[in-house]
Amino acid sequence: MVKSKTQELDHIFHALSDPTRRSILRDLGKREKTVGEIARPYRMSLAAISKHLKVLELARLIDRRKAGSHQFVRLNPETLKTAEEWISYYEQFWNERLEALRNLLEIEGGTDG
Amino acid sequence: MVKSKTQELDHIFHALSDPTRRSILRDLGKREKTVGEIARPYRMSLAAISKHLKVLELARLIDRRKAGSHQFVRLNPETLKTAEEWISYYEQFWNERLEALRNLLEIEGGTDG
DNA sequence: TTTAGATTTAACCATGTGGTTGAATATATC
DNA sequence: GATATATTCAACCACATGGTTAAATCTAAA
Repeated sequence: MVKSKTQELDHIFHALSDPTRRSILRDLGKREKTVGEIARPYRMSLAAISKHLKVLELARLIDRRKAGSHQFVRLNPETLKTAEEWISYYEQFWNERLEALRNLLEIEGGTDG
Repeated sequence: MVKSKTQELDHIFHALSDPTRRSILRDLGKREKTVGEIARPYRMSLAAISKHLKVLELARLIDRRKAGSHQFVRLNPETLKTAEEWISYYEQFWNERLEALRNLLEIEGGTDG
């Protein structure tokens, strides 16, 4: 079953709302890593990291590649584009409005010392 | 107490992870609105909307302006910049790596039919 | 085929989330 | 002051989240 755009955004933003998960994404920037490697720097259990990876995977922020007994986890930067697009679209939209508002306030408030 | 950058991102992304809250942000793009106005199109209670607004406020995605018995809620687009900056920073970083990876794969896989 | 290593699953726990309803708290108006 | 309107707060509920430990699964290697 294909996720709706809405669900997709739900999952992406939810995945990004946890500092451990953002940290994992940062760690994966350098290169792909195994689950064990990813977990090492953190003080929580491997099972906890495994859960975090599942959340990141549901959001499609990461991909996995099985390699024998272990597996490599790597980023899927395409997905971040989805979030960024949402944000920048609305930001632009809002900034236009905001600018109109600022102009209004300038007229009302004046710049007279 | 001032929020850390990390907590700030936690709150912003968490706020954005709910479809009702994203919808509210969209609605506020047109103009500032009262709580009642915001709530009207939704089928949930006013109290539920009030809670959502609190989440958006904690993330500083909205501001409030008291005006007698009611109050006006408006966007704070500056905050979205924080999220966008995080995303675009890492996206750019990752895309560089990804491009390097793609080049590698091309070399390995070749383009020979 | 046992054994060791890598990872996930299951069961559990405390706390958070998103909703409800009903009472409480302003504030404007009569 | 009494009353209607706008909004929040409190208590509650079902379910999700983020963590734990222990058992299960899969693979590699002895």
